[in-house]
Amino acid sequence: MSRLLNGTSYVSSDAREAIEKAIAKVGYVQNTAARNLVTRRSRAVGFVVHEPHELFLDDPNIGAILLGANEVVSEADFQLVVLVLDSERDSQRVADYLQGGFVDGAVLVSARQHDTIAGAVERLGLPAVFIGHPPGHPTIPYVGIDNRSAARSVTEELLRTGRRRVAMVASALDRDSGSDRLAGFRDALGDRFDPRLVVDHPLYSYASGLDGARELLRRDPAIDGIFAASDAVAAGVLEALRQAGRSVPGDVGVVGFDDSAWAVRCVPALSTVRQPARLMGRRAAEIVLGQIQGAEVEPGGALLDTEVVWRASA
Amino acid sequence: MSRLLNGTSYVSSDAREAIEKAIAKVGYVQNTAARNLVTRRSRAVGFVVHEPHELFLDDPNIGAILLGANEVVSEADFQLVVLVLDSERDSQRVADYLQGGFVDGAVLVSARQHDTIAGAVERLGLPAVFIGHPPGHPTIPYVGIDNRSAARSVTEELLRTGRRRVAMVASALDRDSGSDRLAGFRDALGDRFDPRLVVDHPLYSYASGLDGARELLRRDPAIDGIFAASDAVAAGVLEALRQAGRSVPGDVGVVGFDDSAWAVRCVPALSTVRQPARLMGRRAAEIVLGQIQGAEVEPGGALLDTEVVWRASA
DNA sequence: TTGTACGCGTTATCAG
DNA sequence: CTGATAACGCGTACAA
Repeated sequence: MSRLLNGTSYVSSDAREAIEKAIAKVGYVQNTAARNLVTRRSRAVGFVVHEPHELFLDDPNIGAILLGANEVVSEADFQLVVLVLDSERDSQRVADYLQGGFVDGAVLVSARQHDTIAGAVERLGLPAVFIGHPPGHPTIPYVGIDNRSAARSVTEELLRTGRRRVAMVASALDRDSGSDRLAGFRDALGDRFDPRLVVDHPLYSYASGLDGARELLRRDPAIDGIFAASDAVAAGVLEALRQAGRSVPGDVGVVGFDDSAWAVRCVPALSTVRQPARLMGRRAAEIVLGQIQGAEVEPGGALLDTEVVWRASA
Repeated sequence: MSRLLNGTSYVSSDAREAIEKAIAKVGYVQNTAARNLVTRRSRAVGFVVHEPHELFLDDPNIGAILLGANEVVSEADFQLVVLVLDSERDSQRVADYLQGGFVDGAVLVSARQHDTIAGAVERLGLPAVFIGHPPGHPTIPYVGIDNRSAARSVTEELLRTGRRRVAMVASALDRDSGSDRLAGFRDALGDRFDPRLVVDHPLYSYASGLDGARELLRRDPAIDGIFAASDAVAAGVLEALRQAGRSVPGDVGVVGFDDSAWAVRCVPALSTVRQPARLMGRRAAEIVLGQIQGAEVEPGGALLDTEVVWRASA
């Protein structure tokens, strides 16, 4: 029967018929656990997402990355299984899950430094790839974007429109994306960089933008440009400016980052940086599948191109 | 060793020490597939999401439901695994996955009629619960909200503010949520219901709202109230009204549905219906876990309470 | 083309 | 308290 189901050998047509009849009668289904046990593979790939509290709700990129990864994994006839980490307890359980042979590889999204999961994956030698680039795990490849140069580009664009006092609401400085965006902002400003015109909040969120912009206006009411570390943050900035009676882009130019669903729905529509999120998901999946099929792990990263999208907010 | 790891029996302390040393040395990890094979349980629960194209990106409810379910499942020390359906091909593979013993139960989100997954689950007798209420699967319990009476309430509220010509942009009429919201709208209007003042689009999306409101204005420029089938739709409606030069809530009152992240960020902020999404996720998980632990399946549904949230758009 | 052992890593049972 | 051993359901290699 194994031979019939897997097409691994020739089977006579009356034997086939008999088997198929029996299957239909009993409602037989293959037991995958048993199969995995003997084949030592699961034909599944994990997609591990950290800290969804705000992330899942606010960050549309993660959905697009997920969809991209799912496409590729699905085309290879593997099953993508998403694992969400919402507590320290989850961490341990997910690590066990990954180690237990449920998956042949994993895509790790928004991991942080000193990561339980990344550590376990590395120790086990499980095929894996990061989205983004948490430090401290040199053996695991990653796919991401060049946050620093993208941030620099969009800030330069803002300066080019004639803004003189440009500030930034930074976020998530404990992640590479956050600190790189700040670095790019600094690059663009060069000598004109003024640390007093930077505030930072831990989360890429609307609330961060709202608070951040208020604080910036308090520090320097003459600000005429703001770079927000993400579109969600930028949306908060816009609201703070509106409440403060500043017009956008008249009084203040605002740029965001991500080109998320928000960007076009803000009033005015946001100038921002487009991330190829879906493509990142695809690429990450390809890398993991490659490793599973025995390809050499090329350490280091694949950096995808971004694009500045200029709309009405600056 | 099994006894040590699972604490199933007493083990002498020197035996324990020897084992622990060996484990550390070899880097031993339990193989879950083998364990599942003999115990016939996986300590995992599936969370199946259909049609994420727009849904995952636009609908924040699904994220909140997911988080709620994850909390409960995690507290029971089970692993929640999310499976995304993006194509017909995915359907078959996910059905196989569910049948293959990878999970002990499943939460089915936004399933539709004649559903491959629901059919497979039902045939297999796998513990399961729907979020929402797709017709045709009487044996599977569900948790949801009373879309019809909630839609009625919010429409009535709109009428109470003095609106005379009230229209609706309906969505997803092939799902119970969509058709029930339309029914509730109709209930509220009673004799005044005019089918010409209803347009429908397949997806709960911004674009649906944009197109829908334009069409409505074409049909009757004197419209002074619009009920949008979701907040995303309402956001599109708002934009269409802005482009048409109508003020909100001055010329037209607008109400949405979901109380999603959008609602407070629209200008003006949206009056809408609050769904207890996180609680729905929790309740669904509780029901599935109950079944897994041998509780009787109570067919039928658990309907959670909604609340009309009145803001600035009407 | 088909039948038949064997082994995958674990748990559970039963004597010691 | 401990050691041995039979399943669990499947793929596979080898013999018929």
